[in-house]
Amino acid sequence: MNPDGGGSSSSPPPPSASRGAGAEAKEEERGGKQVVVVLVGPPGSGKSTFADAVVAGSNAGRRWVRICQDTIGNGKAGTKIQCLKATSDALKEGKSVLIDRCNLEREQRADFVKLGSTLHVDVHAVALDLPAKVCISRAVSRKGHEGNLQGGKAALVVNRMLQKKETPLLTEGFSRIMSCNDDGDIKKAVDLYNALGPSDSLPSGIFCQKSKGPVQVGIMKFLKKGDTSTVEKSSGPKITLSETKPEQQKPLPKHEKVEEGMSCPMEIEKGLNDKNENEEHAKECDSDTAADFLQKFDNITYIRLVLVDLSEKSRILSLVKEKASKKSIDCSRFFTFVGDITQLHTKGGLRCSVIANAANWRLKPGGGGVNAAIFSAAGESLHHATKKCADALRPGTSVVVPLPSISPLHQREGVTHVIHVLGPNMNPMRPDYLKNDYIKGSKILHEAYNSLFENFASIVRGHMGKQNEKLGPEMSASGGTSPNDTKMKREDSHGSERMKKHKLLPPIMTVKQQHECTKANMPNYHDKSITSSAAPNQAREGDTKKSGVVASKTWGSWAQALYELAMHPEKYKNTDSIMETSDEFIVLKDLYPKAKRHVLVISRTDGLDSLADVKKEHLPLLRRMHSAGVKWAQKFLEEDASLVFRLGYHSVPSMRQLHLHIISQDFDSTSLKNKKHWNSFTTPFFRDSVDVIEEIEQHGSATASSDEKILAMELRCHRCRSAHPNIPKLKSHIANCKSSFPSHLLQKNRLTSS
DNA sequence: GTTCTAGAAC
DNA sequence: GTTCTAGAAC
Repeated sequence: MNPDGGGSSSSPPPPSASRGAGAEAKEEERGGKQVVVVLVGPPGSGKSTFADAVVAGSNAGRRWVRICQDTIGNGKAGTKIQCLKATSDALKEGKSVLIDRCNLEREQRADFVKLGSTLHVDVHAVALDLPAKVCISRAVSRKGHEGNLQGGKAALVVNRMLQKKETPLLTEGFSRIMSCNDDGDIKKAVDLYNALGPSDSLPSGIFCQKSKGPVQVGIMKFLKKGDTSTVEKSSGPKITLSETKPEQQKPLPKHEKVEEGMSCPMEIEKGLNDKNENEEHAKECDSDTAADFLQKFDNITYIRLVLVDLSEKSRILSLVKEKASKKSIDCSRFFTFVGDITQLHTKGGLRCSVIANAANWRLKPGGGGVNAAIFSAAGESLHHATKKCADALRPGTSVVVPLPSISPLHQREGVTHVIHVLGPNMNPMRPDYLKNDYIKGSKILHEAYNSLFENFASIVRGHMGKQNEKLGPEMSASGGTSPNDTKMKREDSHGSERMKKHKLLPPIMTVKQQHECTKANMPNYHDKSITSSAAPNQAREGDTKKSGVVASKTWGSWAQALYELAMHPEKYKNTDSIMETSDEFIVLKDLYPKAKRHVLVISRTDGLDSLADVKKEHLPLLRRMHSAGVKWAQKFLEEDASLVFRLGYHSVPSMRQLHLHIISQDFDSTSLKNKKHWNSFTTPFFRDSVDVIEEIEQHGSATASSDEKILAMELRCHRCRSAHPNIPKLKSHIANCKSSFPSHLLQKNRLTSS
């Protein structure tokens, strides 16, 4: 029978090379290959159900026993020692064991791993990674729980536990790790173990179940699409770096969200990989540099690295994968992907905004492999854009090329930047030929990856070259980034109409409508009287001049209110909503404040609707808007010193006309009603003004904007990051949460307080 | 039965 | 952006 039970992985079981002859003999004595399955999951994740289902449903002759700490002491709560003893006894009787305890921390499961290894038995981890809110709500509402953990107490416990969760790693000693993200995954995993006969073994390695889940599937969802079932023809391995936008986020307890990712083709190390013994060097370079890189971005930005290869059989891919797991790199932040790097979105379901190209030294489109494929997929515009940035590359260096929005690769796959990178050159026909100096080759390879990651970092965080801590003068240009080129495709709020190809025409008000607005004294956010009768979303012909095609958003009729105010503040001077007016901006009390204090600094520049429109020329304006915001925050602090303010923009605003939010972090407001409200101020969807300014200084555009998918993320406290099942519960939590703010908010004056 | 969310309409 | 409401979740 197939021990993989028709599951999602097609990898054949590896030879049990790690086991000595003695172990095999012991197995024979016991009459099979036993296994210890360590379940990993918080209360409410369904560990007991899982274990019971495996025990009850075993249909292949394997004997299973569930060991549950809650019941081990004659039905009463027991100790870990008792569990270990029971495990040992069961194994000696020839049974396989399911450890039914939370085991969320490495230390908690270490003894079981050790026991397995002492007895020469494989130890698997099955992580039940359901969304926190699912676990919480199940744990809270269950009745008659064996450990009596239910009701309100359960929510607290689950939250506390999830903060400490450590993802199981192969380095801990597990031979196989499987993670399940929804009930479907769990069912599959149960089936897999049920079908496991006494002599069968499951393939070792990490198996992320990536099925489509209901809501918070996040990265796992699109990883699923990387399943080896859609493998294409191989032309050699490649690593690709790309900025990855997952379809949806699954917040992880510690380093929360992953948002920006980069994929790179393995061809960077082409020369080195010609010889098998040098694969070691290559994988070291990949995973070491990746690990360092990810560590730098831990907790700061949602970064992901994706290693791409056309072939599932790639030896490099599996070596890197293995190495990465040993390096304790979070498998959701650095993972391998089988597929075509030029079709990551359309074929692979990955949203990679940045891809790395294993270029040639002349940065020519030709050649073969991934370079030719990327140039061909990206069209002429990549060639032109590349020429603008650099003429040639030295081995070990890389260059960022913003991909013009007319490029098919930009339009179809959402790629905004290509980073050309040149690895070591082992080809005697080329300059800088290294002969057979593989040590030097590895060094250059390392440099190449460093350069690549640095450049990727600069795209994500706007850190080109040296970090500039203050809002000082402009930094030097970043390789000719044109803001228009970096605009992302977006859909309108109904998701029905693709974005227009041209810049939009601001609506023209009819005389009658102007009259109505004046009469009302304030533009009504949802009153269609403000809407132009002249089709507000029509394209303006003359605006296509320079870069031609510009992705832009269509604005609904209700989205015009701020524009109207900014253009004609004098009409609304009688209201007390406008707090300040200047030539450049107005300051307005938000009509539906989401906190005790919530004001908007609205730019008065016509045509500047959102961050996507902001270019270097707007920097002085942005700095002055920021200063005005700080000034108002300070004014509010004089009235209430307990407030804390954050200044920032929405990545994708709902209302047109660029506006900066100044919002107190109490979020104490009846107008804060839903998940979108909450997440728009407490996830990376909210772009701190200081970061936006820095990005534009260094990049010429706001590059790290997050997309609207993030607004559907689960609800987490903005201070302690605990998860909550719904808005009312979240609000009652934040009313009392006294935790300090996450560390990244405490830096760079992202928070303003007294 | 009540609470809460999410999608449509504006 | 908000409001409204069907229907899911409790």
